[in-house]
Amino acid sequence: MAEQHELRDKGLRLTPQRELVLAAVRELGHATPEEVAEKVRATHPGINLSTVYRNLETLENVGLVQHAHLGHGGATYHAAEELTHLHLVCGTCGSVGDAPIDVAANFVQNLADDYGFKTDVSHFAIYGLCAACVK
Amino acid sequence: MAEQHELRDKGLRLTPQRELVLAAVRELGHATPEEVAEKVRATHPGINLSTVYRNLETLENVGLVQHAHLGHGGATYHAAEELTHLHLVCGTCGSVGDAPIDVAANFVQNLADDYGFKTDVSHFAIYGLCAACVK
DNA sequence: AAGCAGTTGCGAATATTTCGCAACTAGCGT
DNA sequence: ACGCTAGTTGCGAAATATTCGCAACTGCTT
Repeated sequence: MAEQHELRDKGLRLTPQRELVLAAVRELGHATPEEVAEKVRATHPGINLSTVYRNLETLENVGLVQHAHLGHGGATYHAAEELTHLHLVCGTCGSVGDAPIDVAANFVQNLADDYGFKTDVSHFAIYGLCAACVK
Repeated sequence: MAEQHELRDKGLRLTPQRELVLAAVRELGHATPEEVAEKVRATHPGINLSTVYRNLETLENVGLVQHAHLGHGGATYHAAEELTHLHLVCGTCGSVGDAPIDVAANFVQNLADDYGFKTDVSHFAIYGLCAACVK
Protein backbone atom coordinates (compact mmCIF):
# COMPACT_ATOMS: atom_id res chain seq x y z
CA MET A 1 0.00 0.00 0.00
CA ALA A 2 2.96 2.24 0.47
CA GLU A 3 3.21 1.70 -3.25
CA GLN A 4 -0.25 3.01 -3.83
CA HIS A 5 0.41 6.05 -1.78
CA GLU A 6 3.72 7.21 -3.07
CA LEU A 7 1.95 9.78 -5.17
CA ARG A 8 -0.61 10.71 -2.58
CA ASP A 9 2.09 11.08 0.00
CA LYS A 10 3.55 13.81 -2.12
CA GLY A 11 0.28 15.63 -2.14
CA LEU A 12 -0.68 14.53 -5.62
CA ARG A 13 -3.82 12.97 -6.84
CA LEU A 14 -3.60 9.44 -7.94
CA THR A 15 -4.80 9.47 -11.51
CA PRO A 16 -4.29 6.64 -13.94
CA GLN A 17 -2.42 8.92 -16.31
CA ARG A 18 -0.03 10.01 -13.62
CA GLU A 19 0.70 6.47 -12.55
CA LEU A 20 1.27 5.49 -16.13
CA VAL A 21 3.70 8.29 -16.74
CA LEU A 22 5.68 7.42 -13.67
CA ALA A 23 5.65 3.73 -14.55
CA ALA A 24 6.79 4.51 -18.08
CA VAL A 25 9.71 6.61 -16.87
CA ARG A 26 10.77 3.83 -14.55
CA GLU A 27 10.57 1.21 -17.22
CA LEU A 28 12.33 3.21 -19.86
CA GLY A 29 15.30 4.28 -17.81
CA HIS A 30 15.88 7.41 -19.77
CA ALA A 31 13.33 8.77 -22.15
CA THR A 32 12.21 11.94 -23.81
CA PRO A 33 8.69 13.20 -23.18
CA GLU A 34 7.78 11.89 -26.61
CA GLU A 35 9.03 8.42 -25.79
CA VAL A 36 7.21 8.42 -22.50
CA ALA A 37 4.02 9.36 -24.28
CA GLU A 38 4.52 6.58 -26.77
CA LYS A 39 5.07 4.06 -24.04
CA VAL A 40 2.01 5.17 -22.16
CA ARG A 41 -0.08 5.08 -25.28
CA ALA A 42 0.78 1.44 -25.80
CA THR A 43 -1.71 0.67 -23.08
CA HIS A 44 -3.75 3.87 -22.95
CA PRO A 45 -4.06 5.34 -26.41
CA GLY A 46 -6.17 8.25 -25.28
CA ILE A 47 -3.54 9.99 -23.22
CA ASN A 48 -2.59 13.45 -24.29
CA LEU A 49 0.91 14.72 -24.87
CA SER A 50 0.22 17.79 -22.77
CA THR A 51 -0.69 15.54 -19.92
CA VAL A 52 2.60 13.74 -20.21
CA TYR A 53 4.49 17.01 -20.14
CA ARG A 54 2.50 18.26 -17.21
CA ASN A 55 2.95 15.09 -15.25
CA LEU A 56 6.64 14.94 -15.88
CA GLU A 57 6.86 18.44 -14.55
CA THR A 58 4.71 17.64 -11.57
CA LEU A 59 6.58 14.46 -10.77
CA GLU A 60 9.79 16.35 -11.00
CA ASN A 61 8.55 18.94 -8.55
CA VAL A 62 7.97 16.30 -5.94
CA GLY A 63 11.25 14.61 -6.66
CA LEU A 64 10.07 11.34 -8.13
CA VAL A 65 11.66 11.94 -11.48
CA GLN A 66 14.34 14.24 -12.76
CA HIS A 67 15.39 15.37 -16.13
CA ALA A 68 18.83 15.58 -17.61
CA HIS A 69 20.21 16.85 -20.85
CA LEU A 70 21.59 14.00 -22.83
CA GLY A 71 21.24 14.88 -26.43
CA HIS A 72 21.03 18.00 -28.45
CA GLY A 73 17.34 18.44 -28.42
CA GLY A 74 15.15 18.21 -25.43
CA ALA A 75 15.40 16.85 -21.96
CA THR A 76 15.20 13.23 -21.02
CA TYR A 77 13.63 12.00 -17.86
CA HIS A 78 14.57 9.35 -15.33
CA ALA A 79 13.11 7.99 -12.22
CA ALA A 80 14.77 9.49 -9.18
CA GLU A 81 16.04 6.08 -8.13
CA GLU A 82 18.06 5.89 -11.32
CA LEU A 83 19.99 9.00 -10.58
CA THR A 84 22.92 7.24 -9.10
CA HIS A 85 24.92 7.20 -12.26
CA LEU A 86 26.09 9.64 -14.82
CA HIS A 87 25.56 9.51 -18.52
CA LEU A 88 28.32 9.13 -21.01
CA VAL A 89 27.01 10.26 -24.33
CA CYS A 90 29.03 9.40 -27.37
CA GLY A 91 29.15 12.19 -29.89
CA THR A 92 29.81 9.85 -32.74
CA CYS A 93 27.55 6.88 -32.32
CA GLY A 94 25.06 8.51 -29.98
CA SER A 95 25.13 5.72 -27.45
CA VAL A 96 24.46 6.52 -23.83
CA GLY A 97 26.60 4.69 -21.35
CA ASP A 98 26.39 4.75 -17.59
CA ALA A 99 29.05 5.15 -15.01
CA PRO A 100 28.69 5.14 -11.25
CA ILE A 101 28.75 8.56 -9.75
CA ASP A 102 31.84 7.71 -7.76
CA VAL A 103 34.17 8.28 -10.67
CA ALA A 104 33.25 11.93 -10.40
CA ALA A 105 33.60 12.18 -6.66
CA ASN A 106 37.02 13.68 -6.94
CA PHE A 107 35.95 16.18 -9.50
CA VAL A 108 32.92 17.22 -7.50
CA GLN A 109 35.12 17.65 -4.49
CA ASN A 110 37.48 19.86 -6.43
CA LEU A 111 34.69 22.12 -7.53
CA ALA A 112 33.32 22.31 -4.04
CA ASP A 113 36.69 23.13 -2.55
CA ASP A 114 37.86 25.59 -5.13
CA TYR A 115 34.66 27.27 -6.20
CA GLY A 116 32.08 26.48 -3.57
CA PHE A 117 30.09 24.95 -6.38
CA LYS A 118 27.79 22.13 -5.41
CA THR A 119 27.66 19.91 -8.44
CA ASP A 120 24.84 17.73 -9.65
CA VAL A 121 26.79 15.57 -12.05
CA SER A 122 23.79 13.69 -13.30
CA HIS A 123 21.96 16.65 -14.66
CA PHE A 124 23.95 17.13 -17.78
CA ALA A 125 25.46 14.37 -19.75
CA ILE A 126 29.17 13.86 -20.02
CA TYR A 127 30.04 14.19 -23.64
CA GLY A 128 32.81 12.54 -25.56
CA LEU A 129 33.71 9.44 -27.50
CA CYS A 130 32.82 5.98 -26.31
CA ALA A 131 35.42 3.23 -26.26
CA ALA A 132 34.12 1.77 -29.50
CA CYS A 133 34.29 5.07 -31.38
CA VAL A 134 37.69 6.07 -30.07
CA LYS A 135 39.22 3.39 -32.27
CA MET B 1 46.49 38.95 -43.47
CA ALA B 2 46.47 35.65 -41.71
CA GLU B 3 43.53 37.21 -40.00
CA GLN B 4 41.76 37.85 -43.23
CA HIS B 5 42.31 34.36 -44.39
CA GLU B 6 41.29 32.36 -41.39
CA LEU B 7 37.97 31.69 -43.04
CA ARG B 8 39.32 31.22 -46.51
CA ASP B 9 41.92 28.85 -45.22
CA LYS B 10 39.14 26.61 -44.07
CA GLY B 11 37.68 26.59 -47.51
CA LEU B 12 34.95 29.08 -46.73
CA ARG B 13 34.01 32.20 -48.53
CA LEU B 14 34.66 35.40 -46.77
CA THR B 15 31.29 37.07 -46.57
CA PRO B 16 30.52 39.99 -44.31
CA GLN B 17 27.81 38.02 -42.59
CA ARG B 18 30.12 35.18 -41.81
CA GLU B 19 32.77 37.43 -40.40
CA LEU B 20 30.20 39.17 -38.29
CA VAL B 21 28.86 35.96 -36.88
CA LEU B 22 32.33 34.80 -35.96
CA ALA B 23 33.19 38.15 -34.46
CA ALA B 24 29.98 38.16 -32.46
CA VAL B 25 30.67 34.72 -31.05
CA ARG B 26 34.14 35.80 -30.03
CA GLU B 27 32.92 38.94 -28.39
CA LEU B 28 30.06 37.36 -26.56
CA GLY B 29 31.95 34.47 -25.05
CA HIS B 30 28.93 32.27 -24.86
CA ALA B 31 25.77 33.02 -26.70
CA THR B 32 22.70 31.41 -28.13
CA PRO B 33 22.03 31.73 -31.84
CA GLU B 34 19.44 34.34 -30.97
CA GLU B 35 21.94 36.42 -29.03
CA VAL B 36 24.46 36.17 -31.80
CA ALA B 37 21.88 37.39 -34.26
CA GLU B 38 21.02 40.28 -32.01
CA LYS B 39 24.65 41.25 -31.69
CA VAL B 40 25.21 41.09 -35.40
CA ARG B 41 22.12 43.11 -36.08
CA ALA B 42 23.45 45.93 -33.95
CA THR B 43 25.68 46.81 -36.84
CA HIS B 44 23.99 45.00 -39.71
CA PRO B 45 20.26 45.01 -39.22
CA GLY B 46 19.52 43.17 -42.42
CA ILE B 47 21.05 39.90 -41.44
CA ASN B 48 18.77 36.94 -41.36
CA LEU B 49 18.36 34.54 -38.52
CA SER B 50 18.67 31.59 -40.86
CA THR B 51 22.00 32.90 -41.94
CA VAL B 52 23.18 33.03 -38.38
CA TYR B 53 22.14 29.44 -37.81
CA ARG B 54 23.77 28.34 -41.00
CA ASN B 55 26.98 30.12 -40.28
CA LEU B 56 27.20 28.82 -36.77
CA GLU B 57 26.86 25.36 -38.19
CA THR B 58 29.40 26.02 -40.89
CA LEU B 59 31.88 27.57 -38.50
CA GLU B 60 31.46 24.64 -36.23
CA ASN B 61 32.20 22.23 -39.03
CA VAL B 62 35.55 23.84 -39.64
CA GLY B 63 36.31 24.03 -35.97
CA LEU B 64 36.25 27.77 -35.40
CA VAL B 65 33.37 27.65 -33.00
CA GLN B 66 31.77 24.95 -30.94
CA HIS B 67 28.52 24.61 -29.18
CA ALA B 68 27.80 23.41 -25.72
CA HIS B 69 24.65 22.80 -23.77
CA LEU B 70 24.39 25.23 -20.96
CA GLY B 71 20.78 25.85 -20.29
CA HIS B 72 17.56 24.05 -20.77
CA GLY B 73 16.73 25.39 -24.13
CA GLY B 74 19.03 25.43 -27.05
CA ALA B 75 22.71 25.28 -27.60
CA THR B 76 25.12 28.08 -26.93
CA TYR B 77 28.14 28.76 -29.03
CA HIS B 78 31.71 29.76 -28.24
CA ALA B 79 34.75 30.52 -30.20
CA ALA B 80 37.05 27.53 -30.30
CA GLU B 81 39.74 29.46 -28.45
CA GLU B 82 37.44 29.77 -25.46
CA LEU B 83 37.10 26.09 -25.01
CA THR B 84 39.69 25.83 -22.35
CA HIS B 85 37.29 26.03 -19.48
CA LEU B 86 34.19 24.32 -18.35
CA HIS B 87 30.89 25.87 -17.50
CA LEU B 88 29.36 25.80 -14.10
CA VAL B 89 25.71 26.52 -14.47
CA CYS B 90 23.76 27.36 -11.37
CA GLY B 91 20.33 25.79 -11.33
CA THR B 92 18.99 28.40 -8.99
CA CYS B 93 20.27 31.74 -10.17
CA GLY B 94 21.16 30.73 -13.69
CA SER B 95 24.63 32.18 -13.56
CA VAL B 96 27.33 30.61 -15.67
CA GLY B 97 30.71 30.38 -14.04
CA ASP B 98 33.94 29.17 -15.54
CA ALA B 99 36.52 26.83 -14.21
CA PRO B 100 39.76 25.76 -15.80
CA ILE B 101 39.60 22.40 -17.39
CA ASP B 102 42.27 21.09 -15.05
CA VAL B 103 39.88 20.55 -12.19
CA ALA B 104 38.34 17.80 -14.27
CA ALA B 105 41.61 16.22 -15.33
CA ASN B 106 41.30 13.57 -12.72
CA PHE B 107 37.76 12.79 -13.60
CA VAL B 108 38.52 12.59 -17.31
CA GLN B 109 41.37 10.27 -16.54
CA ASN B 110 39.11 8.02 -14.52
CA LEU B 111 36.67 7.72 -17.34
CA ALA B 112 39.40 7.00 -19.81
CA ASP B 113 40.96 4.35 -17.60
CA ASP B 114 37.81 2.62 -16.49
CA TYR B 115 35.56 2.97 -19.50
CA GLY B 116 37.76 3.89 -22.42
CA PHE B 117 35.61 6.98 -22.71
CA LYS B 118 37.31 10.03 -24.14
CA THR B 119 35.60 12.96 -22.50
CA ASP B 120 34.99 16.41 -23.86
CA VAL B 121 34.18 18.16 -20.63
CA SER B 122 33.34 21.46 -22.23
CA HIS B 123 30.51 20.22 -24.34
CA PHE B 124 27.94 19.95 -21.66
CA ALA B 125 27.67 22.25 -18.74
CA ILE B 126 28.31 21.15 -15.22
CA TYR B 127 25.13 21.70 -13.33
CA GLY B 128 24.65 22.47 -9.71
CA LEU B 129 24.48 25.29 -7.21
CA CYS B 130 26.88 28.18 -7.26
CA ALA B 131 28.58 29.35 -4.10
CA ALA B 132 26.14 32.20 -3.66
CA CYS B 133 23.07 30.00 -3.95
CA VAL B 134 24.37 27.25 -1.73
CA LYS B 135 23.88 29.52 1.24
C1' DA C 1 35.10 40.89 -67.33
C1' DA C 2 32.46 36.44 -66.92
C1' DG C 3 31.01 32.17 -64.87
C1' DC C 4 30.43 28.88 -61.25
C1' DA C 5 29.53 27.59 -56.79
C1' DG C 6 28.79 28.83 -52.37
C1' DT C 7 25.74 32.11 -49.69
C1' DT C 8 22.03 34.94 -48.43
C1' DG C 9 17.21 36.40 -47.60
C1' DC C 10 12.76 35.22 -47.05
C1' DG C 11 8.88 32.72 -46.14
C1' DA C 12 7.06 28.42 -45.13
C1' DA C 13 7.42 23.94 -42.93
C1' DT C 14 8.72 21.30 -38.71
C1' DA C 15 9.33 20.27 -34.18
C1' DT C 16 8.86 21.06 -29.46
C1' DT C 17 6.77 22.83 -25.45
C1' DT C 18 3.38 25.77 -23.23
C1' DC C 19 -1.20 27.72 -22.38
C1' DG C 20 -6.29 28.63 -21.95
C1' DC C 21 -10.41 26.72 -21.05
C1' DA C 22 -14.25 23.68 -20.55
C1' DA C 23 -15.29 19.00 -19.08
C1' DC C 24 -14.10 15.51 -15.82
C1' DT C 25 -12.96 13.02 -11.52
C1' DA C 26 -10.30 11.75 -7.16
C1' DG C 27 -10.75 12.37 -2.50
C1' DC C 28 -12.81 14.77 1.36
C1' DG C 29 -16.72 15.69 4.44
C1' DT C 30 -21.20 14.42 5.66
C1' DA D 1 -23.25 6.30 -0.49
C1' DC D 2 -23.58 11.36 -2.37
C1' DG D 3 -22.11 15.63 -3.58
C1' DC D 4 -18.73 19.38 -3.51
C1' DT D 5 -14.34 21.38 -4.56
C1' DA D 6 -10.05 21.58 -6.36
C1' DG D 7 -6.76 19.36 -8.93
C1' DT D 8 -6.46 17.09 -13.63
C1' DT D 9 -7.27 15.98 -18.29
C1' DG D 10 -8.08 16.62 -23.29
C1' DC D 11 -7.92 19.45 -27.01
C1' DG D 12 -6.77 22.97 -29.91
C1' DA D 13 -4.25 27.06 -30.38
C1' DA D 14 -0.20 29.83 -29.38
C1' DA D 15 4.59 30.54 -28.56
C1' DT D 16 9.39 29.04 -29.57
C1' DA D 17 13.10 27.22 -31.83
C1' DT D 18 15.16 25.35 -35.84
C1' DT D 19 15.31 23.74 -40.56
C1' DC D 20 14.38 23.85 -45.48
C1' DG D 21 13.38 25.16 -50.42
C1' DC D 22 14.23 28.29 -53.72
C1' DA D 23 15.34 32.29 -56.29
C1' DA D 24 18.49 36.17 -56.22
C1' DC D 25 23.10 37.52 -55.21
C1' DT D 26 28.17 37.76 -54.71
C1' DG D 27 32.91 36.10 -53.62
C1' DC D 28 36.54 34.01 -55.96
C1' DT D 29 38.97 31.97 -59.78
C1' DT D 30 40.40 32.32 -64.42
